[in-house]
Amino acid sequence: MTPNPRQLELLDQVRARGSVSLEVLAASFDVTLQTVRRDVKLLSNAGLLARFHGGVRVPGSTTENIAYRQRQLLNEAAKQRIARAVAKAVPEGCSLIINIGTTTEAIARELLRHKGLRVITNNLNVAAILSDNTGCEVIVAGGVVRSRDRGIVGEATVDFIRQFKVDIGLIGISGIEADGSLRDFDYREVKVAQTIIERSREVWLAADQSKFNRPAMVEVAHLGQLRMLFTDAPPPSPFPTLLTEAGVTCNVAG
Amino acid sequence: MTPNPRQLELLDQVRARGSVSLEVLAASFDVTLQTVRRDVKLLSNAGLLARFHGGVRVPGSTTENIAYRQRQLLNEAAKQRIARAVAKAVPEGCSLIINIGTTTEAIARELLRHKGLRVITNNLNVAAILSDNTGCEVIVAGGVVRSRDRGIVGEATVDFIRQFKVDIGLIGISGIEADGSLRDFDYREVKVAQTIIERSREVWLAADQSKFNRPAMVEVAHLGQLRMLFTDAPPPSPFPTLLTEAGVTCNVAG
DNA sequence: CGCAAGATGTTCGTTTTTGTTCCTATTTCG
DNA sequence: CGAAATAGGAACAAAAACGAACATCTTGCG
Repeated sequence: MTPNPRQLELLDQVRARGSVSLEVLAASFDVTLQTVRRDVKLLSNAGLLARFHGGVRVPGSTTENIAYRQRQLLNEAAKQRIARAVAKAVPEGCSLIINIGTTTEAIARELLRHKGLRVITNNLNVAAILSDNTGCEVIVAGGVVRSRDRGIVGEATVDFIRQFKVDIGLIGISGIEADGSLRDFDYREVKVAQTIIERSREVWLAADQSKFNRPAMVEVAHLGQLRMLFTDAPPPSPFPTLLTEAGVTCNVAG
Repeated sequence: MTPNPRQLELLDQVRARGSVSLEVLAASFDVTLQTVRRDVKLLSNAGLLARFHGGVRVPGSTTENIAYRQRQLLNEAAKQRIARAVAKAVPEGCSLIINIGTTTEAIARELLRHKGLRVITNNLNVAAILSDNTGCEVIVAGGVVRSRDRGIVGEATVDFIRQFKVDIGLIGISGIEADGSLRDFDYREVKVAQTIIERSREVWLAADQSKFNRPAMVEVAHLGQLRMLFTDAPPPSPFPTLLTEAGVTCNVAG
């Protein structure tokens, strides 16, 4: 099929808005509904759009989203094993800073039974999860909420965290490179992570195996600044050597 | 099955809140209960939702929170009506402070389609809800999280909010007494509410009818400090007179 | 110019969705 | 347990959307 310019524009509009009614499309191109129907029929037959009564939307959305959620769940098994190991190592009654990341959220869930914790976090999800633990004082850092993952970032967040000094800093990370550098994507998040490291008496990193050798833009810290590393499979070379040299205890959950 | 956008949105709402009453869903889409029932039947047959008498919830996860959530559902229809009226009155692109309360959470949900808002809040739930609106900058106040309702309170919170000055302060309240005083239970929350009022060019109160003549310990403010009052039924005597004297516009949603 | 092909507009009967009404089922209290 | 209140569902009517058939317009070409 060879779509005409109007049909291409139609595709754009649908993709931009997720879903559009035929009426709106007809008005927007100043053609009749029947014409839009014909376009839409072509495009949906070609699998480029999905129809519903009254309009069209981008194809897939229902079943795909579910698949995505389930895929997320699959990987969660490893995260949960790591989280369990971390939670087991966290003593009752200590103070923590927990930063952004799905692994740290899993850790929060595992900490629900701990008593007497004081937790500072820049992760809205972690705060929400741990607020259900009445034996736990949760302090959320102020700042701008990032919609992607409900992390709180920015200058105000850094300032807020600087007020504290805690026993353990629990951080997640986007990638660990072979030179031992810990890296992340978002500059503002990195600033926060560095502040957390600075304000923690010891730093623990939670990272599943996919993080090793995964490149990321901004350097957060170096393996040497860690006290412990929690992961779900033995790290590939050259990490075992690096970890030993840096004096990092590696805890493989499995 | 080919779900239409309303059904997809319905799924989102249920997933966002865990469970929702059919009444609320009907109001939120402005369709009849029968239509919602038909949608819900489809979605639950497809295994995407689970039904219970009066509403729906996400499939799978059982027990626990349900009792609590269902209790929350009771008054929710009125709250949603109020929330809609408030959202309608909030212009796009303005700045807001939103404080603690289930009514303010309902308002946040109704603001999901607004564009260009800047919202500061000391309510973790409001922050989480509005963080889904990519056209909205959400700033969460730092401080101690209260487990009861995920509100953020305390001295740090007050200091944080004091940095800002916004167009509209949206507050909820525990009780309005016959002398025109707005009252609440938690002293620390009152401090925050007062700061919000102080840092807002105008203050709107959202309060369902049960709040009139309901006593509460700590005085937050006085009717005279309000610009608008949103409620779900005409206030009982002597409030109409008080409101007129104070120059407060009363918006009865229904 | 005349004509054919393709695209678009019009009309109208059919299908789908939604609202309404009324009755049945479930829950809640006394 | 039984009655009142609330929720659910079937049946029908109204409204909205669909698509086929045909009319009209545009465009390209001999």
